[in-house]
Amino acid sequence: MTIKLHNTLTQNKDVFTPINPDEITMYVCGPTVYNYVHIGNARPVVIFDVLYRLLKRNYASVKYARNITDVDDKINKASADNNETIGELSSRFADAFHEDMAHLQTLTPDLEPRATDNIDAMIEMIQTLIEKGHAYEAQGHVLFQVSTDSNYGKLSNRNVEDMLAGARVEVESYKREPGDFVLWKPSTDDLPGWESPWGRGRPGWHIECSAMINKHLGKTIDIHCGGQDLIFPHHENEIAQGTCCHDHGSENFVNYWMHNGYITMNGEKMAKSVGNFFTVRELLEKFPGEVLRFALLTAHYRSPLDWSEDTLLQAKASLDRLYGALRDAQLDAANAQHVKIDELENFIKDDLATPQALSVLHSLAGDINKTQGDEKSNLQQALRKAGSFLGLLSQNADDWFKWQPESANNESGLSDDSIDAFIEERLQARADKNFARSDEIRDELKEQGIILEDSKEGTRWTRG
RNA sequence: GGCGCGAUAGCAAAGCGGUUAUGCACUGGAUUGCAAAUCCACGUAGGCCGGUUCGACUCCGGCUCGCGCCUCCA
Repeated sequence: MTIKLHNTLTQNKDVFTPINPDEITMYVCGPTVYNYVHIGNARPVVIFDVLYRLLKRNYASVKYARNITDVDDKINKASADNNETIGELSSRFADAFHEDMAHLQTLTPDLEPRATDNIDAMIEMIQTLIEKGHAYEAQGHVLFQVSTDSNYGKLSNRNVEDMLAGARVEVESYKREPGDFVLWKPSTDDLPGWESPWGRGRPGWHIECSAMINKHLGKTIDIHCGGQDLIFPHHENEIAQGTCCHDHGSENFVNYWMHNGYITMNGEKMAKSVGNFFTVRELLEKFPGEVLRFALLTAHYRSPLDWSEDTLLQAKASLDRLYGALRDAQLDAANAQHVKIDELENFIKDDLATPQALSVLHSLAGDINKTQGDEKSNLQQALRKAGSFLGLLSQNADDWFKWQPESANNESGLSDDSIDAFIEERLQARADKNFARSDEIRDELKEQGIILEDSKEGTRWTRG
């Protein structure tokens, strides 16, 4: 079965045909590192991690780049507010981003270009755009002249006149036309800046992605991903820059554009500017990263996903069931084979149909709970492997059930050892048929959030 | 003003023109010292009004409501 992807460019679910099947190129817009990312920022990272895993399984090589924007006016402001240098601040939050994403079980991209390491490529691109008559200098700024690009608006399906009609666009006096956007802007001495043909300055937001794509991945790439809010103007402008710079003609800058929907809170878009957000970091205080990841996969990536406590509790309950089926299962399942693994793979190939893929995991769990012996073990391997396609179910079931937040440490709650001691005592009480004492211990542990389960193999416990 | 998205059972969330999505919750049963976990059983839901069709949640038209982009934004 072929891979199908919804392409914003065609507004259709298209069969994926790579430029070169031996090396797929994919680019995801990464974070601007000026504070902690929220769960909405994490959605594309997780979703397109599933895509990356899919491509890696189906093609010899995948080159996946995710940029880090480390030059930006928000960074400048945050560093001033925190009394911290720009470099310190951006590397601090880049590190935090990596930590958070690791908790979400995302694979590391093959390339993670930083804007500040690619200024030369941007300057070069801007120069070419000026030479070709697509950009002009005005009052220390360099602007892209939108009217020179006859394809402008192709991705977002809009034209400049209609956009300006009801929009709130501030028109700077130095713009030739209201839709023109900044490629380069002047920096004062207190701001980060680089020498350029137009004086000391810094790049506009859109140019970094175009320049880094060209430099690291090529003239035309297979897939470019990001949130829906990037379609316009960011990605539209990337296309304008990329195609006008290299005379693409009828050739695309990017063949497949994929955009994820928003995380909402009570139906409204989660956004830093609105303030209605949860950082990944604070959510990790209450739930394992895998629960966050699972929750992000419960809805189709192009649909909105409303975020609430209940979203997380349901994701937790689902994972409890899946890990329950993996008790005593071995970790390595690379060689597992099962029709349901293929079934799940086909769902992912169908424009990342993760809700359906998750239903396959549940189906396997049900099968496991109904069997014993070798067949059970085979099915467990199948579940393990199927889960890995989604970046799930990679840990020991016991570890899963014993999870507690990092901040819990020894101050609060019971240690694993003391829980085991209580279980020993209760075991003796049960052997003595002292069920009153046995139940008392179970109730006491329950008050501390520890749930006991008696089975033929002995007593197990989980942190509820 | 332009462009786009959504409305499914108690909750979350999919596919599909006619056959069980799935998970959680609920109820009954099996199992258990009692529980928990697990297994079995159990839900004709698809915003409103028309149309196409032998048949529509699924296609077409209209309406209502909600959301988003056009400004930094995943």
